[in-house]
Amino acid sequence: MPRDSGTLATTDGRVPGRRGRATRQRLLECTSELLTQTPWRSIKVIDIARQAGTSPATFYQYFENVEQAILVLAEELMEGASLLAELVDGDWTEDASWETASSVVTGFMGYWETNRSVFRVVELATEEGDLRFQGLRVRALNAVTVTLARVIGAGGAETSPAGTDPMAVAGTLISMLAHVAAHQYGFEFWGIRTTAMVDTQARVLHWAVTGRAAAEVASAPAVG
Amino acid sequence: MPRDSGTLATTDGRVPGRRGRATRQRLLECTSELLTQTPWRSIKVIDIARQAGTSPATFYQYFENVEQAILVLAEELMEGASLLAELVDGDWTEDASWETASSVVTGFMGYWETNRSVFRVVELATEEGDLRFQGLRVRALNAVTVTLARVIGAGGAETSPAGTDPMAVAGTLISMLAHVAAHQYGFEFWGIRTTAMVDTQARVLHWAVTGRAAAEVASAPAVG
Amino acid sequence: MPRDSGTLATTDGRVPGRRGRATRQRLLECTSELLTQTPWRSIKVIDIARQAGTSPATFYQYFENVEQAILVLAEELMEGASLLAELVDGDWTEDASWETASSVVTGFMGYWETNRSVFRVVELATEEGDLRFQGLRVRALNAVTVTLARVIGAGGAETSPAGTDPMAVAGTLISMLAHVAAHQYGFEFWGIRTTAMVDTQARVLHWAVTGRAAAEVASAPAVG
Amino acid sequence: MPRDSGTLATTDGRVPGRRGRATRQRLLECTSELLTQTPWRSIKVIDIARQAGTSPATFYQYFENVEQAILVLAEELMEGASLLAELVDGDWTEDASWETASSVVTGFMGYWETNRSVFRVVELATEEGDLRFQGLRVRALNAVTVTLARVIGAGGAETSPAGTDPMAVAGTLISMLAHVAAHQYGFEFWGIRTTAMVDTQARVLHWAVTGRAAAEVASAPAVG
DNA sequence: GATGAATGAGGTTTCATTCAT
DNA sequence: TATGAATGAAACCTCATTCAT
Repeated sequence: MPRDSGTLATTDGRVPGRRGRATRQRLLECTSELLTQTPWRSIKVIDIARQAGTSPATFYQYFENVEQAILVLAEELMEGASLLAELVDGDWTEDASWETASSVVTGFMGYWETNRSVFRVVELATEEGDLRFQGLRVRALNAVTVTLARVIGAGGAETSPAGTDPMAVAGTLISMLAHVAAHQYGFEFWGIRTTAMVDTQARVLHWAVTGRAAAEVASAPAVG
Repeated sequence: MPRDSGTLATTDGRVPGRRGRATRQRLLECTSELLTQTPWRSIKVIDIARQAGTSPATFYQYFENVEQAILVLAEELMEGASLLAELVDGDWTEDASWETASSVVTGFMGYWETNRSVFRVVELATEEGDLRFQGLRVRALNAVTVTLARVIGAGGAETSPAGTDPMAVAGTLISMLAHVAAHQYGFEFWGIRTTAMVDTQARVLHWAVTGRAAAEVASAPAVG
Repeated sequence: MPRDSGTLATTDGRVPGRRGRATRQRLLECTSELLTQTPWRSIKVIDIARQAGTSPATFYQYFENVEQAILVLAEELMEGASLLAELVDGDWTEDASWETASSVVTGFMGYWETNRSVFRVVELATEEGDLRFQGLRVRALNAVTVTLARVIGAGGAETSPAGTDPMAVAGTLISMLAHVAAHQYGFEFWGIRTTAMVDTQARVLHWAVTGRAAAEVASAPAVG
Repeated sequence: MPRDSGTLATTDGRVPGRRGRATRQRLLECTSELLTQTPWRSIKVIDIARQAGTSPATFYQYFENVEQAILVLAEELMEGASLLAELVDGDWTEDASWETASSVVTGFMGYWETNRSVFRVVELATEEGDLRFQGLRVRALNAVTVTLARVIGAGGAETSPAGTDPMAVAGTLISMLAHVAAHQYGFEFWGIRTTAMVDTQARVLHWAVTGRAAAEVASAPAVG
């Protein structure tokens, strides 16, 4: 039972016309913008309305509350996560494996970078136990994780040197990717170069998937 | 391990006596408890006071606001993080390396498990850009990360197979450990057994530090 | 004489319509009324709202706080003070001088009488160092004082028998007028008849401006 | 039934010893000091206590509330006002009259200058209708006013050129003196020199009492 | 469709005031 | 005497939310 993300409808059930849709869109954009500036929980209906140059009453014509508006944003965003699964589902044969590992890492970081603010909300809400957001997160990461587990299970090495249970290995790797991506700026602030982080993650991923250290692969840079 | 970090003082500058300290303590405990049940941002002074069987006025005698009370909790907690650094600074020679890797992972997960609620707040506040919490987090994780980087740099392998920059490798590994620890229940919910997660992380860590796959080490369990 | 000085606007920047203006007006009137009954500092938003049959929330839609509402009242009032300047700028030739002096005094007392409560606030706030109110007071009294100084300087006598500096003389006289007007009831309470106070002030004023004792003027009542 | 201003006693009826009296005194001084900095109505028990380095509880051992403490200060101050009456009761014969008028004016301004802050409270409270303070004010100004009326009635001129009723004339003059003294700084701010204000007031006073313009008196400075 | 207006509800704070030590 | 502590009470202020236009 999907929350009407696709089927637009005003709160009182009517189907909005062109002007209405534009207003709704404007409200969503302002919500997204506020999200980049303020902690989620402190975004008020009034703020969104003001930013959009409307009144709170108008907001309530399209959304039940702030949370629901954010949920719409998150939903749109999560659809984009399938892209990550595709990257993982790439070519892991010897010639291409390093390339693939690298592009997975880069893909993760880029994806997070683009959708940082909304993603942050999803993370937080999930950790706080909000079920609707949790659902979103699982749905999004599920595709990548499962794909990665399959790749590991059926992939190059008989078994991953990182462990027996492909799902556990996949979960661990995705955790690494997600956490680093989320804290990207933290590391820069710490003096570590982003490229070094990318390199390291790619090596770990590559090793865990193929069982070969990157150094043994022609296409990869030598260590040191 | 007494709760008072440094010199206690009431909001209006007095030095609290025994009774006052007890009240303060009670308030802290109730705050901590509420933290496990409710999203941080929605904890109200009134809630804490009610839970502690006092009035808001009393709360304000000891803390400026909810945030500050939580900060006190977080501070205490962060001091305990030095324990993790000690674990990392263990014996990585061939005979003991697997054991060490395992205990680091277990340590991380246990530490998080014990202080889940407060730690969650620190994470969230940090991501939302709260500088005071960010400071705490950096301080706490700094010790482990630096130690791990040193171990990697001077450790078994000439260079880690996971990369050139020891800090980047350490940062990546700590990210993995922190994220998995934080999402522990998420994985269980996903049907992955905790032991499998521990095993996988230990393997990755062990390989990155020593350059040896765990399988090659006598003390480690065989893969599969 | 409409109450809206300048362009009205609600606290959140909207331009109020008819209904809104009416509400605002009602709030102002109630504020004014309370002012006659209670010391300024103890007027609470809740009081005004209650009196106006609204909720505090509504009050805050039109004013930032009680002080600001009073400031609006004061501003309107101060504009009326220009009337006093006109009285002072009357005919001081021998035939009319006594009449003019009398009407200035009467004007002062009447003006104060009409706006006693608001004016009291202005006085108090000014003495307490509130700059906004001080500004109002200076602006209001400035017109009369300057006008009086000009009349004295260019007037009947070469120099006022009350002193060399016309501004100082004017300031002194205005002080007298303002203070007596403000303490009107105090004198009655003391057993002095108001007419006697008016008479005395007119005589002093007349003498200081024209240099002639009122007794020497045909139009004035004889002393005793 | 005088409020125990002379007879010291703690709130609970006991007679304070040396230490107690010192504390009480300290509290009074701090109250006085705060009076010069803050609007009366916003002085809190807590402020006084803090300033005096004590706790609110201690304050309540000596005073029932802030108002009462201020009342004590005012009472002490009012006693000093009898000095003004003495000045008025000086020598008004031709040789000394100018001197006397001048010293009355100077005396007024000096007295106000010294006790500005407390006096301000008395004024305000009186205007706000506070009966206890009103009583103080009347008591204080009564002596000067009555004395001045007597001097006018029995003095040099048969009748004052300023009017028939000596009390009305006296009231008017005292009003002038009080208001100018209270607003002293206002005039300076306005660019008028204090000496000019003194001069003008002395001339008016002199004329009203003696019926002679100051210029006709040998001891006075010529106009211009 | 949009939005002026109004407001119930609720948390935040601040004090005055009181005890018991 | 002095003062740590506690707290009732009251005002403040801010929103979410709802209507009627």
